[in-house]
Amino acid sequence: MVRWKPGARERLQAAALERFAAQGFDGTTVAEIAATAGLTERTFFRHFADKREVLFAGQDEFERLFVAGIEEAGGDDPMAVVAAALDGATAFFPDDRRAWSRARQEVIDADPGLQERELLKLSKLATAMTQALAQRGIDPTAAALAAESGVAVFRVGFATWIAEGEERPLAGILRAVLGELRSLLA
Amino acid sequence: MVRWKPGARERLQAAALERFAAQGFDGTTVAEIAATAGLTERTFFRHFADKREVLFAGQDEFERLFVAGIEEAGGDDPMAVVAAALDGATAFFPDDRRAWSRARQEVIDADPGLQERELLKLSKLATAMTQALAQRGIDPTAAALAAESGVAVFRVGFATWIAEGEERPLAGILRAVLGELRSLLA
DNA sequence: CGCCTCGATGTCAGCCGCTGTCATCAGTAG
DNA sequence: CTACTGATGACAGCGGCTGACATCGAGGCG
Repeated sequence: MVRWKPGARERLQAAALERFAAQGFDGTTVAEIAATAGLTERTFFRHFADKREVLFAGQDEFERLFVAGIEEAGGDDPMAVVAAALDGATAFFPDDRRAWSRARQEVIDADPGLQERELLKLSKLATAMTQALAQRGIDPTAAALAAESGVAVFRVGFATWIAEGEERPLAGILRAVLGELRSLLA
Repeated sequence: MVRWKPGARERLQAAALERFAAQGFDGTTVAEIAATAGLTERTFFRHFADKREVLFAGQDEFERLFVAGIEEAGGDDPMAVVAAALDGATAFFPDDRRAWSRARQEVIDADPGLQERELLKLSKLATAMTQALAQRGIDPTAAALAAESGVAVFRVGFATWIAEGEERPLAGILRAVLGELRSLLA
């Protein structure tokens, strides 16, 4: 006989997304999420640093994917390296996660607090990419600009990917957006 | 005889920055800020939506300056319009505000919550710029990319402006950074 | 002058996010 | 059998934030 059902963390995440979608982020208390998952509020905070974080766990792995993409890419041109990293990171978003991503994004778009957290995560991503680029001997300012541009491309492309009616895979969209950015500044 | 001393809002802002610098953001309670300003906690929340916002009041005016710059600029090239807006917005940061900006930024850089708020403000700025560009008939995606790029240039340039030892005015720095971005993607 | 409305502030009660601390108890190692 | 581990529960408490109502100087108006 096990004392606790396994997968507490995953149950909390699922319960949270379901409640947020149904009642909104503000309209949901942590105690409620925990109860839905069969746990207590205190346990929620042992798994997630704060109420928002329950929607952002896993982002670290996504960041590592990006950095790995930069480290493995060849060549010296900053934007070419970033393009390769963008391409590699799309593995994190296969087409069958599109619906889930869309639902999650709807919750985030409905709450400024969640938007703040998302922006912080993207900012950290840009910082990590900047560092990875600098590690390759790229000039710091160029590295920062390339990283920020890469994140901007990802944001615009990701928004397109989860837009209603869109069916192209993320990788193709990102390549197209990057092309647009290039021609814009040519 | 006046019932209350005028300038409650400004007193709260000054008290907050001073306390944050001295004891950190987390180590300062709202009641403490209010008491320092000779007011009560409840009054603080009548002037600022939340504890963080006390450091970001005035950003709306900054945003209006940017949008006005876009509306007044001539020409059709998105990045040229953005460049003009960047130039106009530097009026918000004359050289004699550099020390104050530096102090404020130090407080922000020391607290993730404040960084989130700053990112949200910059994101709103990008959205406003995108709209203003679209209003001029610029393609939506191009407008979004130009706006995001403009904000990225501002961030990098602003960080340079308040860096120790830096003495060039913001306008010149921004022009240089924009030039770097252009050559990066050429 | 007296009255009245207005608006900034004070007071108080209360919810909720979040944390520290200690207890509980199945599983595991020895 | 015993000791230890580690996830969870229980509880108290602080601080951010809000709603509701009271207070009272300032300024308008008769």
